[in-house]
This record gives sequence, C-alpha cells and structure tokens, in this order.
Amino acid sequence: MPELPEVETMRRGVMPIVGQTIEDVRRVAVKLRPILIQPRVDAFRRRCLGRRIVEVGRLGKRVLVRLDSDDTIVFEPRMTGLVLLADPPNREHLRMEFSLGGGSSPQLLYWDRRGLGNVRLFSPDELRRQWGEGRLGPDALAISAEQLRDALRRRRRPVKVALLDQAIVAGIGNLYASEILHVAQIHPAARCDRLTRAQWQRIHAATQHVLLEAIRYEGSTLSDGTYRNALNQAGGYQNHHRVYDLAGQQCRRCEMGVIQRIVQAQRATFFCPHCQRR
DNA sequence: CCCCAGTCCTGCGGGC
DNA sequence: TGCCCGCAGGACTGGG
Repeated sequence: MPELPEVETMRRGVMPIVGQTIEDVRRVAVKLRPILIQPRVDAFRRRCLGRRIVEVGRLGKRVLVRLDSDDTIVFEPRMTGLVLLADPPNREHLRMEFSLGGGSSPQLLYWDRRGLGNVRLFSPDELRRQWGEGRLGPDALAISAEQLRDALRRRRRPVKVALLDQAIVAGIGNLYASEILHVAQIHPAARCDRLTRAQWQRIHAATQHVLLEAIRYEGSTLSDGTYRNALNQAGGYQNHHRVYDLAGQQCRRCEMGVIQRIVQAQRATFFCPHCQRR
C-alpha cells in the first residue's frame, strides 16, 4: 500500500538520521520467513559500518539512504513495509535494525508485517543498472505533462492500468491512480491512445495535486491500520479520499453519480460514472 | 503489445 | 460463537 505520499512521509520522518554514523546492522524476526536483504547480512553490515549517512532521498515508492562511501541503502516497502526511527507497531514483524551514533535517534528500523518488501545495498554502478533504461520511469512528482503523454499516447491500455506501470512513471499505486483520475475527470477504462493533449494535461495536473495533498496529510492509513509514519503515527488522507473504497456512496463533487467499483488488471478501481464519462 | 494467472505473505472480515 | 476462505495489491514471472 505505501505509494509515493506514504514513502515521501517516511523519507521526511527519517531525515534526522542525516549526518549520523551507522554503528551496527542486524537482521531480526528470525521466527518468520526472512525478507530479501541484499547482499547477505554480513557483507551488508561490513559495507555500512562506520559510514556516515549523507542524504535520504526517494524514487517512486522507495526510500534511498546514501552513505559517504557512495553506496545507497534502498528500502522497498511494497505492501506493508515501514521505515521507522523508533517504536515499531510490534516486535514480531521487525525485520532489520540499524544502530546509529552521533545524533538523537539511536535506531533506524525496517518493519514489515507481510514481508513482501526488501532492503538492498547498491553501489552507484549497481544503482544505475537497477533502474537504467526503461526499468523505472521518472518520479511522479518530477515527470512533465509532455513526458507522460509521449510515453503513453500510442498505447492501447486503459489509462488507469498504465498509471500503475512503474516503468512509465514511478510512485503511483492502486489507491492514488483512482483518486487522480477522479480529479482529472477521466474514465479509468479510457484507452491511452484515445486521450487528447488537454486530457493528458489534466491527468498530469491532477497527479501533482493529489500526491501533494496526500503528502500534506501524511498519507493514507486504511482500515487495516498498517501504514504509519516514521514515528509510528497514522496518516490522515484516508478521510479525504474522493473515490477509493467508497463504492455505493454519492460522489461529493457532482452530487449526482454513485461511486462504482470495477476490476482492472485484477485490481479494484473506483470512479464516478457521472464525473468520469467515457 | 497486452492480458491473465500465479507467486511471495499475513491479518482481517464476511459468510455460514 | 467460532472457523474458514477469500481478499487486500506492489513487483515480478511465465504463458498465450
């Protein structure tokens, strides 16, 4: 579930680690099937020890922690991963601990209930190879309207499915794809190659609007309560959703349509059939 | 090019 | 009341 706004909130929350030194790295939760950690923990630890954290960035749905060795620790939370400074939801699903020195936060934690996420350490070369040529598109907050249109204007896929493709644009997931198309007033099943330049501009503008608004509310914590910020506090954007998980309710914008739930590419899509005409 | 089903995994809520 | 099944969907893979 963590998409761009949730991952950006995690990134901002762990900013106090910048300038601190990594004093230890441990894998925890040995009872559960281990999450993917690359390279194996001893080599990972050796490359981190004594290194200073110089920057905490983000690309799409990943948090990037750059070290003074120019190695980068990449946290990819997938469905239920959290990057925390302290106080995880429980000890049971805690996966990795980084002991820090030289600042006020003694620990950086990776917690993941379902364990589908991963933590990897990349050299600059490995990082380039990982996301080079067509593997990961520009970040959703950095892409231009023209770039988005150029990447998709000849594709026949439904626009909602295309927005989920991380090779096109990085950071949009299932929840925000529906929200963005509602603000843009585009039907989620509309084929990319049938959209006009004006419609692409609306999709681009809505993307910026929705993602920035969601970041202001520190992301969406759904009813399962999994998503938390770096201090283990819930987000607030779930109270501002326009369509996601609101099937059967009247659309708040037009006050005419009833929010529909359909399935596209095996995932739920929500939209207002009145505001979002084909 | 695009679609679909399956894979990883856990917690929960609906239905019986 | 209690239990079981299916669903949630991010990224990836293999087959059509």
